[in-house]
Amino acid sequence: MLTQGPRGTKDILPDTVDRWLYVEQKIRTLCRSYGYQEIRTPIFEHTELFQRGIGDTTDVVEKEMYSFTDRGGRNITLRPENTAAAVRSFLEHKLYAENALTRLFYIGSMFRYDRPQKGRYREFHQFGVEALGVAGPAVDAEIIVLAVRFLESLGLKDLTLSLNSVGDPACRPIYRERLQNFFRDKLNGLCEDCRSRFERNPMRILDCKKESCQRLSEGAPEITDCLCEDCRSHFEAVKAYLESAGIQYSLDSRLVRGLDYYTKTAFEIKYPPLGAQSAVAGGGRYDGLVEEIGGPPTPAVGFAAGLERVMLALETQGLYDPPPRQADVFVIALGEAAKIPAFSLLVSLRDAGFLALMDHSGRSLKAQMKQADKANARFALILGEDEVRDGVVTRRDMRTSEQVKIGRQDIINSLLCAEVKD
RNA sequence: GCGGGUGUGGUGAAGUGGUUAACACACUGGAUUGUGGCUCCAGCAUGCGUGGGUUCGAUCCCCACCACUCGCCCCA
Repeated sequence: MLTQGPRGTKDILPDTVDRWLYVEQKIRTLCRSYGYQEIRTPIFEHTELFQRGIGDTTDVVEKEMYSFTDRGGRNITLRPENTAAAVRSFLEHKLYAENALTRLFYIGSMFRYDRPQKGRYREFHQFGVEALGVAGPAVDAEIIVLAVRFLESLGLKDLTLSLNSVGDPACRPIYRERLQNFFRDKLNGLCEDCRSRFERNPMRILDCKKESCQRLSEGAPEITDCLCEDCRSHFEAVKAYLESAGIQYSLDSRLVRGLDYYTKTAFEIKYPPLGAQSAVAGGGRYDGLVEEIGGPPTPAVGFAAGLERVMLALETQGLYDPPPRQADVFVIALGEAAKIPAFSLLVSLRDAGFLALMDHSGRSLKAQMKQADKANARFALILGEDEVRDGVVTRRDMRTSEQVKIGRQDIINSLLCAEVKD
């Protein structure tokens, strides 16, 4: 128990960190060119924020949150997603006062109590983007292009972008009612889940995987046929913008977002080779959320990408090979008398910016040479009794096996001349 | 939350109700004095996810738990 991390958590070990850094680097440079600025919000928030923001009846809020009461009696929840928190921060610090359009992005851990499986962990990482303050369809398109470019920039191919509009408070209730009317006399044929969805969120019946439900939902009214004029023209414009950017998409009138705050545009990007957890990024417009949380009416769009899934995709596609570990120099000390001079040499090498290693375990020369070899060192610097006595260091070129003795003062210069460093 | 599969050393794995749990890689040491990468030799699980039970005896049979995994669900 003590030597095992909690279920659904994952250590990112040194040999994998490179890949994370690589992806994070891509994110930061991409966001920079789109004018999105990084924001870092707390890992926990008041539980009420998520209840209000995400929606009381969503699975996330109902059964997946890590919630607890702190010592001061506050209801606290580890963030299950970051949109609500970003909006909270946006409001708390009145960022809306600075620009008409606020562009934010974040990278961080999220927490959901869910059954772990490939690509789904209890602590997972998301990269997300939020654009707050502008209602126009160009912002939707900007966000979608950013999401697509992010995945493309990593070399992922065969991504699918699904697009839909889920309406707004003007037209969604009407659609909802039409859907309920459609399903009302079919209720008995629906699965148990769908029967409860009928009341709570009938749109979810449409993407039920059960064949019987699928068959019953044939011929159901489509949301895109029921959009109000505002939503319809918005949707058309988003499509036009995407086409102008050369972004391929497919319309999916059954695409429903799980969180209550979505309005109008909804989209999802899948990477099919991942199997069951193939949704890599998803998002959409959430014009009602800011007000819901207590701010001024503020339209907004955003998306989030699951980084573990991105990592899986990179891994299975062999898209990122970490650079091999390569030391510049490996310092070898032989005998007691050499230890101190060798250590001080090591320090000055590092101070000079070399990647310098040393085996501190006091093993045989042969063993230390093996270490140097394994570390891919360009040079081995050997300090034994003779060298200490003569004030020199033996410099061995690990590629050519050439050896020269060099005065201790001249070592760094000799290495600089040899252009060891990158 | 529901259903299926799996669990042997650092890794990949063979194996059997009964004496010393294969093999490979990795790791450590050595092959004459202070020199790597090849080769050769040796060492390396008192232990077969954890805890119970059955049995004269269990890594191998049963139960529970834990973890991983594949689906469902949910989502990123």
